Amino acid sequence: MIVTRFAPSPTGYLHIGGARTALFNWLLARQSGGKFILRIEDTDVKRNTPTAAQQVVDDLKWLGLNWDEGPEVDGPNGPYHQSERRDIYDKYIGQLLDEGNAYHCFETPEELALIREEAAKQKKTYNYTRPEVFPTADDVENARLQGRPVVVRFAVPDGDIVINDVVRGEVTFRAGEIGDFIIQKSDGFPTYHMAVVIDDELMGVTHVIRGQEHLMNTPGHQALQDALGFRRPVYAHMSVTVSEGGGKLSKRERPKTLRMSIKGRGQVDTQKLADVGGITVEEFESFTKGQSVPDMPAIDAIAKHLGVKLPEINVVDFASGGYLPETMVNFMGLLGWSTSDDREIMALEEQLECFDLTRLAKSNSLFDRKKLMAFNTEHMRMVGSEKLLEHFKRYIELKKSPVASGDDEILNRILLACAGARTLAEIEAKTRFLFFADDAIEYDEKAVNKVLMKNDGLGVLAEVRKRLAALDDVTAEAIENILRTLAEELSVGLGKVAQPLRVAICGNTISPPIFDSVDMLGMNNTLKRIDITLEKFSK
RNA sequence: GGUCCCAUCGUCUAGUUAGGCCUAGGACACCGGGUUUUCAACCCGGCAACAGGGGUUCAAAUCCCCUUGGGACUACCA
Repeated sequence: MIVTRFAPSPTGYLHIGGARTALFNWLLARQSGGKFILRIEDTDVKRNTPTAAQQVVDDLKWLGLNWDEGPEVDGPNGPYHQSERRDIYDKYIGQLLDEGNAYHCFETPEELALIREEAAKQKKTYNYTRPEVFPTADDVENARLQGRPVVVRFAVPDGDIVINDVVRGEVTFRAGEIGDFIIQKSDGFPTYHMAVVIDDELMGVTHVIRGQEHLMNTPGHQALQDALGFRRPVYAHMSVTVSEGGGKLSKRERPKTLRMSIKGRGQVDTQKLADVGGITVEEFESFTKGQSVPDMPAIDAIAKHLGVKLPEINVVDFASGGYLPETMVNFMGLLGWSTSDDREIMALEEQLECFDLTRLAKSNSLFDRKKLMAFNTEHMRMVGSEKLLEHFKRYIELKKSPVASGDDEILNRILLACAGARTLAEIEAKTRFLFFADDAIEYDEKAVNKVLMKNDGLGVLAEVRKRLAALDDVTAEAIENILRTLAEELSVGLGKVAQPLRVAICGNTISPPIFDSVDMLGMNNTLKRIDITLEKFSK
């Protein structure tokens, strides 16, 4: 049976790169009736935030990637948080130590940095120099008493290491290229390398699909597996997703974008911006100098205040941008992977059918947001009215939109009237006027000038009002009839009568088809808004 | 700097493992036109690539080498 896993470190929201890794592992397990495990790699006490694991869980759920074992599910191989598996790691580290395959070291980070610098100067690969004789238990005790850090290193065996990768084929690492790496930190926690090898073995993981950034770690992992007598899972190192600016698509891009934007402005009100972000002025200044990065909510708040559009990187960014999970899963699945028959727009079931591990691409790919938009347009059409309503409700809830006060009936009418929209955000933006008070409409200056103040827009609007008021059977058809007739009588295009009306009811020139808009708003509110508009601009 | 990986339209990619079926296919973007009550959507048409240089071969996008370019890693992060 195929067993795969997704093993994020809970340092924040799930980002696109991680989500893609999760997707491929999920796909491989699901298509063969195998098992998909979610494991939280929280061995770095400093970096983990308490809420991050929950965010990752929520994001995976939103994408529809469910797991058979892991948080909230449980199973025979738990616990699924590495921080709760300390005794397991200790046992294996002890074993390596006993067998002479690992040894203690006491250098401080500063001393290590010095050695590293020296190696760089000599243009050589930096490796920790293994001592002739490993420290004894007494040495360890002494070091502790002196207050020196105590870590454990794995004694990497001599000789070339050849790894076999599904994507890259055979990759050879020359003897001596892999140095003795740390497997237990001075705080007693295992490093990633140790924990991942042990857990993959214990949880019966058969296939590991991960990012190319792990390729260089693999020989070390393999040596560890050999020393421990573990099985070797099948490895597939996927190409990296890069962003427009070049380099790996990273969550650091959001703070970076904001920082550049602030710098580009010259003078800014630091006090005000710090307040907006809920951080201190010192923290804010440290951020703009590039010395530190505040929490994500602070970044988001400041960006929103300044009107800076941050690049979408995290799964939640896309949810918040009005993209469908179906789109994300489809699109991410096509980053570094393709079908043999040019199929692109696919439902998840279809992806499941044709997924083939051997078709993973070797070269990096760029995340193209324009293409994502096109995919979303297609999926909005494809998902069906029931699913779309569900997604839309979740979206307006998430955005705390006034549209959220609408009931299913009106929401369904909205969705129908907005057929062809590219994102849920577009639908929300052009229907929120339906939920404003009649006198709370904000008029877009450009729209007013263009359609109301020119070509007797107000006069036409007054005439429209008269005719609408006389209507007793209010339907979209009847409204259409009136407007078309009027346009004909005036020998102008429909736009000349529709646009003033549109601006009157929603304040700008963007809305669902005008007949539907009036119908959904209701005749009373429509007439009221026309009156308010006429009053406001007829001077 | 060191180690490793990669290289087809602007972008995602098919074709490379088994060289001829490739005057290189699809999708997005872009450009032109159509439809139209706004924004979208939709329809039709068009532009556009084998990074460069050497080999091997009757034949190379496909195999080999070099150059160039891009990327990953280089932590007591994962």
